[in-house]
Amino acid sequence: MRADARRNRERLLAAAEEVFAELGTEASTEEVARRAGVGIGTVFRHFPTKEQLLEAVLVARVAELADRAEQLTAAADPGRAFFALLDAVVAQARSRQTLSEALAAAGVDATAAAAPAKARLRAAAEQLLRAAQQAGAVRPDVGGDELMALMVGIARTAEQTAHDPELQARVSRLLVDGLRPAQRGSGSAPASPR
Amino acid sequence: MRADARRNRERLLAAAEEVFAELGTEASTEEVARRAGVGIGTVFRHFPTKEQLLEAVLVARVAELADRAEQLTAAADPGRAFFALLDAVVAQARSRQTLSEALAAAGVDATAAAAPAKARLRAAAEQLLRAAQQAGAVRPDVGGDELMALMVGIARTAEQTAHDPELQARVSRLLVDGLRPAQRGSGSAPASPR
Amino acid sequence: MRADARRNRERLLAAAEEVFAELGTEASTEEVARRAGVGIGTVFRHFPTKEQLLEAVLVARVAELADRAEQLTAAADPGRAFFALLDAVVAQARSRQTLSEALAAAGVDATAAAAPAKARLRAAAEQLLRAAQQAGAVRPDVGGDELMALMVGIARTAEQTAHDPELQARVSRLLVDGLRPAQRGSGSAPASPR
Amino acid sequence: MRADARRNRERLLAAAEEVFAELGTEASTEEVARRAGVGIGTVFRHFPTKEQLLEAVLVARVAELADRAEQLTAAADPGRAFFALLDAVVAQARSRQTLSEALAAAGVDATAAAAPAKARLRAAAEQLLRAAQQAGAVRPDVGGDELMALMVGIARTAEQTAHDPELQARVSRLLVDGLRPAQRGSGSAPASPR
DNA sequence: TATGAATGAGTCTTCATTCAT
DNA sequence: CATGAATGAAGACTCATTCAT
Repeated sequence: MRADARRNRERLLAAAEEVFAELGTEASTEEVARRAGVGIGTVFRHFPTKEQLLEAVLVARVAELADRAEQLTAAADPGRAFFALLDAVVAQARSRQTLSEALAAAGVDATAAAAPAKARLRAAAEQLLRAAQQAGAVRPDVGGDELMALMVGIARTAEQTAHDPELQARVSRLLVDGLRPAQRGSGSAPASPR
Repeated sequence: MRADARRNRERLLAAAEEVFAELGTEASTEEVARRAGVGIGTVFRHFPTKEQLLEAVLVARVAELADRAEQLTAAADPGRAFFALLDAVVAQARSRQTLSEALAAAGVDATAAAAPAKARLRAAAEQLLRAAQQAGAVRPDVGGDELMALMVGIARTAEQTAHDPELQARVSRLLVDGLRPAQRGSGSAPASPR
Repeated sequence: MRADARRNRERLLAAAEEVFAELGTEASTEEVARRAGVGIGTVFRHFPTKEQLLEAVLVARVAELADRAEQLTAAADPGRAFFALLDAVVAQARSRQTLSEALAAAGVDATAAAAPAKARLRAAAEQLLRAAQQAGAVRPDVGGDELMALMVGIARTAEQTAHDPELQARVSRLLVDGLRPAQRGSGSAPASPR
Repeated sequence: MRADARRNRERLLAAAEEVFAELGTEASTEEVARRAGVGIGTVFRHFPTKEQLLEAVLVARVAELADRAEQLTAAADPGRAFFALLDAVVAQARSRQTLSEALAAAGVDATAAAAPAKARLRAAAEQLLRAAQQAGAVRPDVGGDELMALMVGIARTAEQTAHDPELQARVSRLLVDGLRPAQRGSGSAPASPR
């Protein structure tokens, strides 16, 4: 029976993510139940409050990103690794509109539920940041707080431009370029060698 | 009585802005009425739909920014003028959380009502951008589309960090620095001389 | 100034009739004002209550019919005159959907305002009825009460079939035929020589 | 739980019929809920729209009449059977003021929901009509369209005179007498031997 | 444990009526 | 007298949450 329950939980989470991404946070709980193929009662058994359901979705988002960050921690090129994390942020935002809300929750809100995932993400991200800075790939005057806030900004902006991938890429590059050291050689060429 | 009506309209707009900033877009029309000190019927006389009320608020926001941009158009130093516009975006976002929604509406939505204000903002912003680029203060590979999207991103991020002005300033600088030309002399110093 | 006021009253009455016929009794007073080209306040100055406005419209309807009935009183052929009144009922119902409500009000309700018009209509109609009965054109076992109720029924039914004039004519004839004497000669032909 | 739901649906339908008959079609949904002893939400769960609730009531009315008509189809005396149907119309109208609106809906509107009941009523009524005509009890120059329209007229008129059963009976007889053949024997006696 | 019917507070919106100009 | 802005009660409808089955 536990297996059944767990499967329902997964289905609900997936459905909720889909629904909230599609219809926004104001979508009804009933719609989530329908999409998950369960009764309304089941939703409330698993997530006693709509808020808790939303929270669970957002936590899942952040956790994915934390996974990715921890994974990148083992990469060879620190600069590449760091910017790959930012790419992941953009990529997630592209597909799911709930990401920025998730990140916002992780960065600002002190929701108990989000805390662990947030902590993991922050730890790994800071590690990537420091390594990249030591390698000279990122400005030295950037700290963890800025990084977290920046990730939110990047995600929000990426969502905003989700309709035009070309534009999205250009804008994301601009935002990210602010992190690079002022000076990367010579020329007057723009600063995105990637 | 026209005077009375106009005053009420102003009051309503102000109250609506305040309420939506404070409680989000989902705040009730009744709350707006209460805050404005008028009956519910008065709100609907002036703005026949909640959507139209919201629209009016957002348009006002964008219009303010457009005013500022047009004003900056006459400034002496093109680089300074351009970045001053971005400062204005941050400043607005600091005080009112509805700005980014307003900008999003202006940049993406094709709301008829927002169109004129949006057009003004874009025209002035592009003029500032081009001048700044010619003066070598901004990367040449940035266009109007990116600029509009970026303004949304800056506003969103600024809102996110509204609780910590220090952090907000640092993050905003990072975002903005992505717009500067890669190269401004020598040193390895970070790129925000301001 | 009195002339002005009277003209406004006429315009309002005309507009109200039009509006109520078109949109039903639930149409808003504001719509009536708009159609009459006056302010809302003016409507309420002339008719302190929506109910009174409606009443006035209905009374006007009944009064017209009473006029017609009184006029027919002077006709040569009593049978013809009587059935001409019923024709007038159908004709009115054809053009204005408010008639049956008006007649209903006149027949059943004891609205003070409707009383005089109702009384006139009834007096004239009964006179026509008695004359027609004496001429052998109408069943003798029909009284004023039945006649008034029947007029309502005819009007209601006529409204119901307003979309199909052909059908309306046939049904009206059926209803009216019930009033003719059972037997007027021989044949098995139906009883509508008209 | 299905049992519970069904019982509530019945209660709602009954309450709605009562309420609409008493207070008219403009009665509030809330009143229906109160009368049925359920919460407002329950009304809207069963009938997602006020219109649908009304429709359901009207359909039920027409269906009852259709039942009666079909039942009469098996009667021995065709004339008696036919006029018994008209009696049923009057009887229903006596107790419930919503009947005529129901019949109107069935006769004129093309509401999808009412269609089946309407079709049944019309089929049975026409069968009764034809049989009565063949038996010489009803004028031959009457068709289904007139019959349906006439039923509406009868119902409307019956409602109008609901306050005075005596008068109602007399008026109904008049209306119905229009359907009898012109010639039913001899005398100058009025034509309602029943 | 899953289900979905029931609940009712809360939302937007309409409209008759009042009243300051 | 006319105007039309203001008012607020009332109505249809939604939705998170509870609970009987």
